[in-house]
Amino acid sequence: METPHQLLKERQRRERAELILEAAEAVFTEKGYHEASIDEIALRVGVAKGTLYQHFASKEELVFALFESQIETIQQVVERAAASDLSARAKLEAILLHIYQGFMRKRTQLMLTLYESMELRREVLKQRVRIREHMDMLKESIRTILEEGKAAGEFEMSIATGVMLTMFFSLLSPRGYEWLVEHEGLTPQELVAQVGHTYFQGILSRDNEKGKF
Amino acid sequence: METPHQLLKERQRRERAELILEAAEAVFTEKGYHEASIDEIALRVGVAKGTLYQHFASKEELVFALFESQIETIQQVVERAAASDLSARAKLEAILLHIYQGFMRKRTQLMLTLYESMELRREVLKQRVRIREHMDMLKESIRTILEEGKAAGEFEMSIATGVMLTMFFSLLSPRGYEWLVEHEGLTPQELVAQVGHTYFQGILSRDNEKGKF
Amino acid sequence: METPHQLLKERQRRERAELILEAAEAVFTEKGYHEASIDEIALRVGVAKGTLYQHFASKEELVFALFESQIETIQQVVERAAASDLSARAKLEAILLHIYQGFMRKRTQLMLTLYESMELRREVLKQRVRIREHMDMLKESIRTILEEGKAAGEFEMSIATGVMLTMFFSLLSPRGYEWLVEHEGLTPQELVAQVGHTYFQGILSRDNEKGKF
Amino acid sequence: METPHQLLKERQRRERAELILEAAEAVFTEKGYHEASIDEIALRVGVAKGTLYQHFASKEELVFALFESQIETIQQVVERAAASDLSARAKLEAILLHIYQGFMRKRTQLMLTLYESMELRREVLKQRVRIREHMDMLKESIRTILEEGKAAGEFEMSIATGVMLTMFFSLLSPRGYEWLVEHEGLTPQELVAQVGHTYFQGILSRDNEKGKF
DNA sequence: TATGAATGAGCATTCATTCAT
DNA sequence: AATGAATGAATGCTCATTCAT
Repeated sequence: METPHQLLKERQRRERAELILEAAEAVFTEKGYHEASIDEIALRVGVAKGTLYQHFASKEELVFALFESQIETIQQVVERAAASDLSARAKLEAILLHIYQGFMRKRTQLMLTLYESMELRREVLKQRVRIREHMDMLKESIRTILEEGKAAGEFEMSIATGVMLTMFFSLLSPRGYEWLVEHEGLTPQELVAQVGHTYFQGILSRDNEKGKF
Repeated sequence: METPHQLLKERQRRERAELILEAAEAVFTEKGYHEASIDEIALRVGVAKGTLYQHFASKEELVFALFESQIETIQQVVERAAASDLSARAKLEAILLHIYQGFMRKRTQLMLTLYESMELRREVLKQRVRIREHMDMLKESIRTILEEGKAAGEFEMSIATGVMLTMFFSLLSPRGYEWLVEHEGLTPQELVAQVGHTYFQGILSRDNEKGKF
Repeated sequence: METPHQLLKERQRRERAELILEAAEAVFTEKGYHEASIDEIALRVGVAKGTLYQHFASKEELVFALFESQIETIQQVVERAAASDLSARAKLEAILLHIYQGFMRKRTQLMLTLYESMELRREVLKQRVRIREHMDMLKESIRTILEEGKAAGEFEMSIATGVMLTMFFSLLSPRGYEWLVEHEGLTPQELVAQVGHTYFQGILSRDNEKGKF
Repeated sequence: METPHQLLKERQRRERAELILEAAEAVFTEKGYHEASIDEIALRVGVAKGTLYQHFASKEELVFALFESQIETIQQVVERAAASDLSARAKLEAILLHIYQGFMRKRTQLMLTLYESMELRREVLKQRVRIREHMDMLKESIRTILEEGKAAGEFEMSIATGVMLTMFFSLLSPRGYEWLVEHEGLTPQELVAQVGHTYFQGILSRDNEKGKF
């Protein structure tokens, strides 16, 4: 019946969920998964615990939602890069640059922390189909870029794509890079230049070795 | 007087402690820091909780002991490599190879997980002087290898040693490599060859670029 | 808005807290601080342990609450006596009478027991400002009565007020008096009369009153 | 057979027990009953826990032994006073003086603390026949002094001996007196003089001595 | 007889989740 | 829908006591 009213309700609902996620992200960032408490998250949003539970069925669910939104963001970045007509290397560098910049650096760091904490790992995550699908798609997108690079003679054929992929993901983890940016005064751009140099001068095929870098 | 008797006692004590550490390692590996319970560790060793507490004053202490032993092992590997007369690159590859092999891979993975969990990170770890010292020494050993490599014209001067160091540590974290070994059937040797290639073809100075690989 | 509803909630909350305090008082009386268990207190109130902790943050806090309520009660008695226009002696006797009567006797006994147990004594109590203030005020009120008594020529100047005060407090502790009431069939009134006589005039018979002391 | 050898053994045994009691007393004094640990007591004596348990069957037993020895000491003081040909008042003052002096003050304080702590109270103590007998004898000795004082016209007949007795015991508890000695610089002698005056003659000034009571 | 490692019941406290209002 | 009081399972840790050596 009251479609407009229902729409309003629905929008409010989503906004509420969004607020909760933001607070959750903040608290998880500050405290980590186990030290974070539902009480504090609810307190920060300014709603009662019960309300929070009407949006997210459990503490874990909160993390999953955070994961999903984060992965979606990264995926957009990756897809935009993949769709561009840059070289494979330039695509990957564009992705790196995005991840290393301020806001994303924090969020990526958080995801890693959460991933390590929770029983998320192993069993749990496997059963979250949506998240697995997202992650698989992400992996595939990058794998595709890498293989296109190989096909184009840009990357070294003798290195397994799996190795390239894994190493690229390890570059995405801003674990130590965080520290480099803060303590050695490197800008994200310089960081990407140097990290990228290390990664790409390595995987470039020999034909490209004396290349433009 | 009773030295032989005391020695026996002391040895038994150490063996017991070792058993506890092994069980703790297993449980922490399976469950992570927070989900692991002292009860289960004790159960698995086959001793009462009180006994466990006579060897390790707290759950945290258990982790510290695990850390220390692990770091000491790695440090030995690193020092042996550093003391050899190999090239800087060969030294680092030797280290990588050690870490990627079976047992160490598991343990290294565990350390990372524990490190992420626990309030270990921030304050706590800072006060564990022994562990900090070990970690600092470890870092310095590798930094030295890297700088010797630079001085010898082996590595690219224009990449900050800090970046090289951070990237090398990220190579040590067998996060995804685990998966490569298990699912893509790579041997550790192949893995090191390919990962190493990626890392070193990057940091090799241009003079060495067409090198022997 | 919903003030009446909130008020109801608030009243229920206080009633619950009151019930918990009563149960705690009973259990502490029967078992003493250390032997009393939170489990038993909760069981007796008929609530879950968690509920109890929502009202009192710790076992100690329970004791503090008990202390405070008891001290407040005594303080009211003391202030009422101090404000009267009775003689100093009559004021003190009025206080004694209150303390020796049934309910207060039990409670005072409990407070002493709790005070002796717990690390309450040393450091802990010092930091409970509210309780210290109450205790100091109590002491001052009685000291004032004693000094007014001295000034009015009612009490012996040559006895330090501190000694008088300490002895008066030792009279308040119904340690042995409990027993006298129960086993020798003295009424509180008779007890106060005799204790008061001892305190105020000494146990010397009147014939000896001007005696050799 | 080896009587001299057995005697030696026996003497050593007693000395050992004495050392343990001394350590126990020290630890209980510092920490109170519950905070004191058998481990620490054994550590201080320099024997193993097992040895300690060969002398005293339990922590409680340790307290009972301490109690007994303390009561015996007091009883000797009381009996010596009772046997003297002093006036009843002088006998009681002699007892007070003993208790208030240094060493005894500490020990008496300890006994009170232990008495309050333990489940000693109520049931437990009732079943320790030896201790009860000692305490009853002690009580009787003082009761006898008080009644002799009454019979000799020294003390007021109208005050129940039970009240006198209880008040006298409350004087023995050096609870607050401790504080007076330490913070108001009273010597034990002055303290006894003033407390005794209060007990024996009341705090009424001499002008009021024949007063309205 | 002395030892001290092992024991394990006991306990305070936390916190995600539920549900009556 | 929102609330937040109630819940209670879970867990790290202590310490008096025992007992094999």
